[in-house]
Amino acid sequence: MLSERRLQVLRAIVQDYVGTEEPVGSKALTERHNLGVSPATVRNDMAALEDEGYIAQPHTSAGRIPTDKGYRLFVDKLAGVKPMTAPERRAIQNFLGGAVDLDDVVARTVRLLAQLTRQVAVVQYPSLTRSTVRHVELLSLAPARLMLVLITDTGRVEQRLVDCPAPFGESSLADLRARLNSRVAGRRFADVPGLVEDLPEAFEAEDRGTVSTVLSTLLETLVEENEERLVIGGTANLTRFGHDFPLTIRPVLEALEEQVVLLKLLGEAKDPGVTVRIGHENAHEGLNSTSVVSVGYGSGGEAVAKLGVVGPTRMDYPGTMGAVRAVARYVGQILAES
Amino acid sequence: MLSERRLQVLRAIVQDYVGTEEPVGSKALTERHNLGVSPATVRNDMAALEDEGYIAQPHTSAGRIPTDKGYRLFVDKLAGVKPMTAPERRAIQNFLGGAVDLDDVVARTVRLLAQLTRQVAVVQYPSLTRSTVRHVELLSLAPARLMLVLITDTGRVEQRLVDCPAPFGESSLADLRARLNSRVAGRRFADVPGLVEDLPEAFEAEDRGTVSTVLSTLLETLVEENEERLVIGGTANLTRFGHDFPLTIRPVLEALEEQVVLLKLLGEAKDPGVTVRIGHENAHEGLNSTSVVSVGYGSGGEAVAKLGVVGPTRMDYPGTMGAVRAVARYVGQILAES
DNA sequence: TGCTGGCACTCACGATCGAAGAGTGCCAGG
DNA sequence: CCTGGCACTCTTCGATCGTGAGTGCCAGCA
Repeated sequence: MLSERRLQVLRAIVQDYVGTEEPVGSKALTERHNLGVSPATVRNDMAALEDEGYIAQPHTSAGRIPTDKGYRLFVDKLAGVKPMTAPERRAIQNFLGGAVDLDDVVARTVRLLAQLTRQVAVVQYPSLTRSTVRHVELLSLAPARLMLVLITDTGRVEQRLVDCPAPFGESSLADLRARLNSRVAGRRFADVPGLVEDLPEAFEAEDRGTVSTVLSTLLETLVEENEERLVIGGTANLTRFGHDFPLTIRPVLEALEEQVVLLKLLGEAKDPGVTVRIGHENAHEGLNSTSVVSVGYGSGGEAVAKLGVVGPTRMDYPGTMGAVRAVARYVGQILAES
Repeated sequence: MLSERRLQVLRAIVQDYVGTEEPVGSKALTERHNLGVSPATVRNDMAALEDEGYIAQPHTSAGRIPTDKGYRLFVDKLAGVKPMTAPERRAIQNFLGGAVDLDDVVARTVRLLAQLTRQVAVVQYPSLTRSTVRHVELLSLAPARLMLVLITDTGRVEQRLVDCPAPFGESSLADLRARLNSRVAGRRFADVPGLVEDLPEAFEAEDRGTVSTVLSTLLETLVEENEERLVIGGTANLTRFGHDFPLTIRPVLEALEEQVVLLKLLGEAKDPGVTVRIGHENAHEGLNSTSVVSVGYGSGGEAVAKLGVVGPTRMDYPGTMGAVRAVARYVGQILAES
């Protein structure tokens, strides 16, 4: 177990390094933080911290920089989440409040998050699987062709074409529409399959094929996983990485384009609060020198999707975590209102 | 007017520079292209080309590189559009053919374009203004609250909430729905305003307010310009820019995030064929060292949106133009089918 | 036991210098 | 009008060499 002072030294190292982006030495440390001890003492502490793997030297006789393990300790034990200031909170609310539809909410959220954290922002569209159905609409495009429109409580709209095995009359259509909505409106997606199972039985034999087709299309839509779209923004912030970044930025941009990778990344975070994955904790190789700060958000208390930021391991964790948490909270409010 | 040989020299310079990314000298030129003349002669030609502003030297006593004006001449007069090979065409068709809905078509198009050209791809969603209406649906969410759903011939769906000035009965709703569709289904967006103008008159006085509200919401939706969404991809290709790119990549990434800038960029190209804007021809400062190759696409013969790529001025113009043209063509086919 | 000042040592970094090489412009001759 | 030759210009690269930040270790002191 590390002594209290050594933890303070680690905290100071992280803070200074995040600020200056340069390895920090013992002398500079004692000057900028009043630790009450001499540089020599700090050197001893640093040696101990290095033995434990919390910090490292880029080369002999240079200052120390935190390792992933060091950041991890910092995040877990040494730093809290820095709350947003009141003006910041107001700005967030104003900015998000101006959104006109779901696409706009997501687009604004990405911009906002990127600007607040000065990093790359990632926002997942509200996931269907935990949402509820607001309305299901059926439109007749041709005698044997329907369009199925699903509207969710988060304002999302999905449409599907349905080719019917047999022509389907207007009255049957109205009937199906009414029955369908009375059963599933307001219900969670997960519950829908059980609720519509026996629906075909209520129809004439000739219409049952079509009803079944419609239902299976509906269920397909509900589970459609490729609909887990996400939006990223603020990639220009990657250029703040550092001087050495040509080698760093490439794999990050590549990883960011792989939506699958990002979805997995966000999905891994099970923590109900803000989750931080640091450097090599990220499974994807291209993100080994980045940290991901993410959190779930959703209308009401329940998380329906994730959002977060991707940045260098050398980031302002308390500030970033605060921003991410605040944005998630307000997005949730906006979604609940609409 | 430049002599034939000087044009060939310019062409050779462009080709070599695009290939090697290094300034090209007179000796290397004569070795790689059999121009039938000696380096000394080429030097004279180069001096002339430099006087005319087609090429420049980064510093005294280095090879020459093409200027924006040089690329312009190359694109206009010296290079054709390189057609895709048959296997490439098949690959494009296969890749795009697998798309399940409009979002997927656009997403695949971006990926494809980025991979083919190894540059940043930009695809604008099919624009509403030139599309036609497939169907308008009205849903009653509450006594005085409707949802308006607009379905276009390109498969796009837009929804809007409508707060009615007065409660609106189911029968009036059905009436409005029917009248609306009989008038606008299959018509071009541009024609819709004139077609629905007198619609309120067909309703009882108490419903006219609501009908007007619905209509104005519909018209708003049609002209909504912020709905000119676009998708970009392949940003990782920016890292291929060169060694000096930290300064170059930043403003480009920033410009790419400004959707307004990109939309203007694509919008400016009025040419029915492939349009190329080189370096400083782009109004936006951040894109002064890039070229934009764009083309319109759409179902049927008519262009409903643009797509293109953004890359360094030092790009393979014939190949890029070929790829952009081919992709646009096949996307158009896919859209026409669905 | 733990902190401190002192001291020798190690390297990265930046500046200076010089040789090498690529490329040019110009000129005289074919 | 083209060509070979030649002197000249500059960038690039490597080597050399201080400089200075930072370290590790040690002996002394509370």
